[in-house]
Amino acid sequence: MSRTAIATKKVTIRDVARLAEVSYGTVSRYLNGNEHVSTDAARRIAKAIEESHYTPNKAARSLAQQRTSTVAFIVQVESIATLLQASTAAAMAEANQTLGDAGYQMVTLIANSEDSTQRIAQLVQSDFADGYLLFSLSEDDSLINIFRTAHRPVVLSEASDRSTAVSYPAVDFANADGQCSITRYLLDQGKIRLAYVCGPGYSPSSSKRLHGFKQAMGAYFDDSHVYYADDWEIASGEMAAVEFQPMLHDLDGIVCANDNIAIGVINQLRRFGYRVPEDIAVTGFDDSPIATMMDPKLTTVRQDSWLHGRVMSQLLLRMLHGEVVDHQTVKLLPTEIVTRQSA
Amino acid sequence: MSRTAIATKKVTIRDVARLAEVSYGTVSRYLNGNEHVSTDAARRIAKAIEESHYTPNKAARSLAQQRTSTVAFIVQVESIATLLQASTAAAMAEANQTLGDAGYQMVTLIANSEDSTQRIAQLVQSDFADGYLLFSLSEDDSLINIFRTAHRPVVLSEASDRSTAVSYPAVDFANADGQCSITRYLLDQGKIRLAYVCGPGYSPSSSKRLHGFKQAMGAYFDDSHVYYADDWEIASGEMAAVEFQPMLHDLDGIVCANDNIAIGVINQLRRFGYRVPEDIAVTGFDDSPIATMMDPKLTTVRQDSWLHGRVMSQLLLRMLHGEVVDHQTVKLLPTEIVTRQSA
DNA sequence: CTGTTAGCGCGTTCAC
DNA sequence: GTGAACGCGCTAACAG
Repeated sequence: MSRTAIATKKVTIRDVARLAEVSYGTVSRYLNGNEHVSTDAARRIAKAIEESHYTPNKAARSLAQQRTSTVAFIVQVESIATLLQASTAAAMAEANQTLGDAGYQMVTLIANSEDSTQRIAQLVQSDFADGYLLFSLSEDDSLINIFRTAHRPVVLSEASDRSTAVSYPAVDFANADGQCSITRYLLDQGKIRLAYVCGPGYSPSSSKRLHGFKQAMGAYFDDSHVYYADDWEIASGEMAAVEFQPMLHDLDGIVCANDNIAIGVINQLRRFGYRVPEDIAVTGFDDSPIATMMDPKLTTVRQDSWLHGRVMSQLLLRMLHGEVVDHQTVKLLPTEIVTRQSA
Repeated sequence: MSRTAIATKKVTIRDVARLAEVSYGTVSRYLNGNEHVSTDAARRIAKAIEESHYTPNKAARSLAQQRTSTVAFIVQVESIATLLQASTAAAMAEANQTLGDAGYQMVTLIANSEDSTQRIAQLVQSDFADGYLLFSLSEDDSLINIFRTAHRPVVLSEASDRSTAVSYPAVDFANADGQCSITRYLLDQGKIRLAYVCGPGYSPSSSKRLHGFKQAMGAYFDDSHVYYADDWEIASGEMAAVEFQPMLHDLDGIVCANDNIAIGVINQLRRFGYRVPEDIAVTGFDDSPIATMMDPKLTTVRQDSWLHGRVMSQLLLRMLHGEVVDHQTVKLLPTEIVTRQSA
């Protein structure tokens, strides 16, 4: 009972004022770094805060200054399992970190159903966050429109190719460049008879990567050598290899839209009796953790997902600080080819 | 300009009241499901809300009713990379989902430094969330104490072995049971000369798993056959195998504290020329995604991380609904041994 | 059943 | 430099 007054009730700004013998208006000024506070008062207030263990109430502060110090990270995925992918998790973690260091809390919202999308739209309308990070793996427009009425900054995780009514600044990887580079890497080795396994059609990244491949192939490009997968998973890679079977003996390599697909392709190729990379070279995209766990280790295009999350939030932070950023702004993050064993 | 009144200014509850021709107190009652609203008024209010696109302001509501409809998921990790682990990511995703369905937003807080821990403590004091999920992979007490003054429900992700001053309900896996079972599985095959690779000492799960191993081994347990790793990573498994090298030819199997370590052990064993499982059987723990990607596929103890996140949040939700839960409550989630190729 | 009113805790003019 | 008062948008308790 001799402990420092077991504060059973909430201590408010008034309590602090009383303790410091000033009006609570002064305390408020002190808290918000206003110039007009005598050093003497400041000292007393600091002491009072210390003693009373005062912490400003977040809701009240939000209400008064119309800011929440919260940023929403909205992930749009078909399956919630996507959140386990290293690229998503890394971007989320780093965004969280960056925003946290800047004094913002990050709330993660998952849009994977009608219901959840509806809930999120409601939330956005209720002004519960100061800004939004839209991490979308599909190009579904339903979500992008909920920000129209909330006049708050938004940053997208992918550059949209088609021009929608509304647009926001985006941070994306140089997908085309990456795929182009790794294709050239194969070509330079004389492996010119190449096939391509494309990612799902709904994904912008998917088409950009295909575009990079086309670019590198130039006149050699042959659409009959492209398999269009329905998703980014291993199984799709296996199906692709099956599809390619008739022409396999005429192929020098297979360029894949991502690592998972590449793994599937390699697995199936092996079952068909082909050696990788001796008979057929295979490349991936992402440089996900499994790329180095495979045998052979994957030659792939590396993209830094941590960087993705960081740059997205840095851009958002600048907007939150009042900087005006053109809606059309697109920051392209570099990719890098990592040569290992599979090609 | 003929559009439905381009609402440039925030529409408040008063606007709705005016439109519906009732006092805003009535609108508030309507919004909060209060009985005492005539069906006629209700209809008019509903219409007004519809037309005005009204959405209650979250901060104001939080301030008035002293609830935020927010839950904080606090992850305590040494390295932020831990967030990439499937078990962590899955628990987070499922908790998010479960809480979201119940109308709560989940904000993720990462405690990985002095600074961040300090920030989080501040936040908790500022009453910014209604409840807390503490997902801790270490048994650092610094965080557990920040909830003392915030009189809000807390659920832990691990049962603490040592009795701390404060304690909260916890949801954990039957770690000991799992490791005990899989060890018995080996013993039953006549593989009785077993070594153990233990996880890092700071982790309760780590010691619980070791305990399960001891339990199964009974009198056969020999501490010189235990390697104590510093972390949960692949490299530690490799080091363990190196350490065990002199006794390898006398071993039937190696039980590992988790999948990563098991993979490291297998890799190193191969380099030494041992076949798995023919010469030496190896088991993991977690059943992480890589367990099936390895060759040989890992025989391991499966734990459902999604379930972990779900049960934790369900428990928290019940507490948020007013149910009183004993601080000492520990819900143990079942584990299951999955036999594949490595043992 | 409904209108009125007093807070919730804090920011922000204003005079002084 | 400082205090008083009002407002943020909404809830809840109280009359009526």
